Amino acid sequence: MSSSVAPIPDEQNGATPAFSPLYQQIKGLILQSLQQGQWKPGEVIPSETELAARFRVSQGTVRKAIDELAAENLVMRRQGKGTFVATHATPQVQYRFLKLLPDTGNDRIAGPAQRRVIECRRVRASADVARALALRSTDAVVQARRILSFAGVPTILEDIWLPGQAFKGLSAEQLANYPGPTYAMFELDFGVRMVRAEEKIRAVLPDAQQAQWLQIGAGTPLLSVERIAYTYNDMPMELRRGLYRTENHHYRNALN
Amino acid sequence: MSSSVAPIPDEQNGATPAFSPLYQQIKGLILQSLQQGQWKPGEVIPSETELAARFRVSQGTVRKAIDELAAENLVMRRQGKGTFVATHATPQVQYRFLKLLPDTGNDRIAGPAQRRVIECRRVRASADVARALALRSTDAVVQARRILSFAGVPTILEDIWLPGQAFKGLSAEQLANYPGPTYAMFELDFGVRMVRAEEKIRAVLPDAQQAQWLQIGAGTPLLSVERIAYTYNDMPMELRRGLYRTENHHYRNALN
DNA sequence: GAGTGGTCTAGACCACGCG
DNA sequence: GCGTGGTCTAGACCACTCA
Repeated sequence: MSSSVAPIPDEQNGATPAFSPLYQQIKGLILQSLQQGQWKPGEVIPSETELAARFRVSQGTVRKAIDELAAENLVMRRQGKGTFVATHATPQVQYRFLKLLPDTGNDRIAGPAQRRVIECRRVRASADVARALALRSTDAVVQARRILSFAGVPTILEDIWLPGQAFKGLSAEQLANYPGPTYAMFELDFGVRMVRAEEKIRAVLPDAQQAQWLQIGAGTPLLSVERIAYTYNDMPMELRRGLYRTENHHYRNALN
Repeated sequence: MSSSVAPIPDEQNGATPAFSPLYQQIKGLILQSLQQGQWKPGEVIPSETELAARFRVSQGTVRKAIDELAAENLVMRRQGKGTFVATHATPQVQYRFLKLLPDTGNDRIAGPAQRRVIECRRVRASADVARALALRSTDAVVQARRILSFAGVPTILEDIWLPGQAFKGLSAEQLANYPGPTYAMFELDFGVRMVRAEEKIRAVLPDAQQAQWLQIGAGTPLLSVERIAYTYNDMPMELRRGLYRTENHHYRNALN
């Protein structure tokens, strides 16, 4: 079928313009719908046959597009039911960005912790925060600081910066008491879905205040984890600086 | 086609035995050939059509099998040339298990470091080493310790344990002077290909000796990185304990 | 131009979930 | 029993590599 999916002519192009396979174009279109919130996190997207008809391509082509989206965790397939927009609320992938695990315990997550929010306010972005979030230095950001405790032991101290624009009205209450992953709360209350993240990890010593918050000695080494989380389109939407106690936990990473 | 790929009957099975799709079986067969070293790292494997004929399935089915192997980095496809057994010697994926990067510098690797081997000898496996490598406590292991320096600065101190059986004759000289990734040397000289790895990361303080080797003060926090590397079949083949200086480097991790 | 992987199609049938 | 994703096939054509 010589189809015609809007943007790229795809055939008879004078200048060999990089050549984008059909399924990539379809993927782009689906991605667009996801970005625009046409289908919300947790909802089904149209079936493969439906999409194939809509885009006037074969089901196999749509399939390959969705395969890639699934591989990137943007979408989840469930046989017999349909394909769903991925969400951090899904039990199986809750806290998938949290790599800190207890040393003991077969596996599975440090999970829902006790959260104590120390502060949460609107401020102007400092230079480095602005750079990380691709904002101007004068833009407003929400800055929060909280402590996560596991089994009563304060284990993570983290500072969070979010673009003020998208997170108007975020409260300490939400950060502390939302039942479930914070990223799920972001999806539900602000329509912001974190899609991937990058972390830079270092070993550091706490300053006096940090040591107090984490109830440790000044000489206790900590993991410093700086995370930038991205929404669709590689847009940075969160900067997070965490200090992790690792006497009884470790950061687990799988290399493939 | 009602094909017959050796092991699983695949059809008319009385007891609904988990059901393994054809392409998974094909994948298993290819995997077996890889394990047995029928095709060596860096070599081409037979073409898709050739494999399809050999296994009496369609090319699409072979394709899907190889797709998965490629996704797991066991194999590398190159259009127009063929499909190649992955190797740590490939420039683009060299040092892909080394996640420590310099803070400055656009990206790219800490790369080929200066390596100084402090020791390399055969010993009996201690209890924890034996457990990590799935050996008996009495089995021989090769134990090595070395320092990696970047731009003259000693940055990584690492202890390595390898099953004595598979690594008979490994010398300090090889560990120090092999031009290229150590894992490439393992492939070439011992026929052992590391396929994936898991790391547990903590923040620690060095003891006196470690501080001396890394030329740092006793209070300098370090990243402790414990890695278990696996060959085919999830067989653990290396235990590595690294201490990373992170004043000017960081451990980078991508979360998807 | 021959050979390899990459894309695309159309159609058949299977496994799963649910009413 | 129907609709969904999952598997499998066969065949056509495209893009890349190399002799």
